[in-house]
Amino acid sequence: MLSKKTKYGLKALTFIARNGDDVPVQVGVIAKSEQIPQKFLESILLTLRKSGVLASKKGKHGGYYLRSEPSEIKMTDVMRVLEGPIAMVPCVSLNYYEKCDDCPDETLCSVHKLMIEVRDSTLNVFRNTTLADLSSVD
Amino acid sequence: MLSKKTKYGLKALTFIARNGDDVPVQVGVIAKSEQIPQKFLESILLTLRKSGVLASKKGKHGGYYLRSEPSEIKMTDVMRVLEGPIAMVPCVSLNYYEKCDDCPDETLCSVHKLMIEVRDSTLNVFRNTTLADLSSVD
DNA sequence: GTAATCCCTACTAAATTGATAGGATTAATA
DNA sequence: TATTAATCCTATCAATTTAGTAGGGATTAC
Repeated sequence: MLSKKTKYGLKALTFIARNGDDVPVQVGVIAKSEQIPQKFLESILLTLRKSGVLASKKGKHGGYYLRSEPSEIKMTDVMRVLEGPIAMVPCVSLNYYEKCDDCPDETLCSVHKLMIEVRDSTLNVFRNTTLADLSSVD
Repeated sequence: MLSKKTKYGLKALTFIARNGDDVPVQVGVIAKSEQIPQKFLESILLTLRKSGVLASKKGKHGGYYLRSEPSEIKMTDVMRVLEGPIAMVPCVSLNYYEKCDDCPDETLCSVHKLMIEVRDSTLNVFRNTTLADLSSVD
C-alpha cells in the first residue's frame, strides 16, 4: 500500500507545480484545497525540502516552491524520499542494498529473482515519469 | 516492503515445486531447510491451501503439494493471496476497487494517474511469471 | 493405539503509520 | 519596533499491522 505520506506528498507537489512558479505556496492553502491535515502536510513538505525537491521561503508571504522545473523532477527521486526504497526487498535495492540473513546464495533465491523483475519494471515507470507528467491535465 | 509472510510463502512454494510432485512435503521440512519459523509457516501454507494454490494431506506422511503444475501457477494469484491487492491504492485496483474519499475526480488525480502505470507494469511481471520460472535454476 | 501431521483459534510484542501539540524562528509590513 | 504570518523543529500518541507464539484438536499411517 501507498502510504498517506506519499499520497499527500505527491498531491502537494502536483498542486505546487500547477500553481506556476511565480510565488511560493503556503502549506495552509494546499492542506485546505487537497483535504490534507495541515500539520501532517507540514512535516511532509519539510522532508521534501530537506531532500532538495522543494525550496521554501520563511515568514510572511512565505511558502514552498519547486527547486527545479516540473519536467526535471523525476518520480524516482520523489518516491525514494517519500516512500523509501523502490525495491521491495533490500537484497535487490540499488541504493540501499543489504544481504538477506537467511539467503546463502542470492542467485538461487526465487524471491530475489522475482523482485528484480518487479523492481526493474517499477523503476522504468518512475524513471520515465516527471512531475510535469503528473501535473498535466490530459 | 515485501512482508515476511509473502517472502516465506514464495520460498515455500518454490521448495515444494522443486521437490517434484510425487510426495507431499511437510511443513517441518520446509521450515528447517528455509529457516522459517515453523508455526508461522504453518499458517501461511494454510492460507495458500484455502485459496486453492496448495492442497494438503493430513496425518502421518501428510504434507502439502501443488494443486496444479508450476507452469500453471501465476504470480498474480500467489501475490494476491499472500500480499493482498497488487495496486498500491484502492482506486486503481482491478479486484478490490474503492473510491477515494477525498478525490472528487479520479481522472484529475495525479496519484491515480501514476499508480495506474505502476499497477500495469507490476501486473505485467506477475502475469508473465509462474512458479515454474521461480523454481528453475538458471 | 500411537505417533506424526495438518488444522484452528487466540494471544502478544514490536514496529510502523498517521497523525497532534506546542512552541521557536524568521520575515514582511504597518 | 511591534504585529502578524509563515516555516521549522521536537516530542508525543493512538491505531493498525506485522511477525510471530502457544496450545491444543482432528486426521491418518502404521
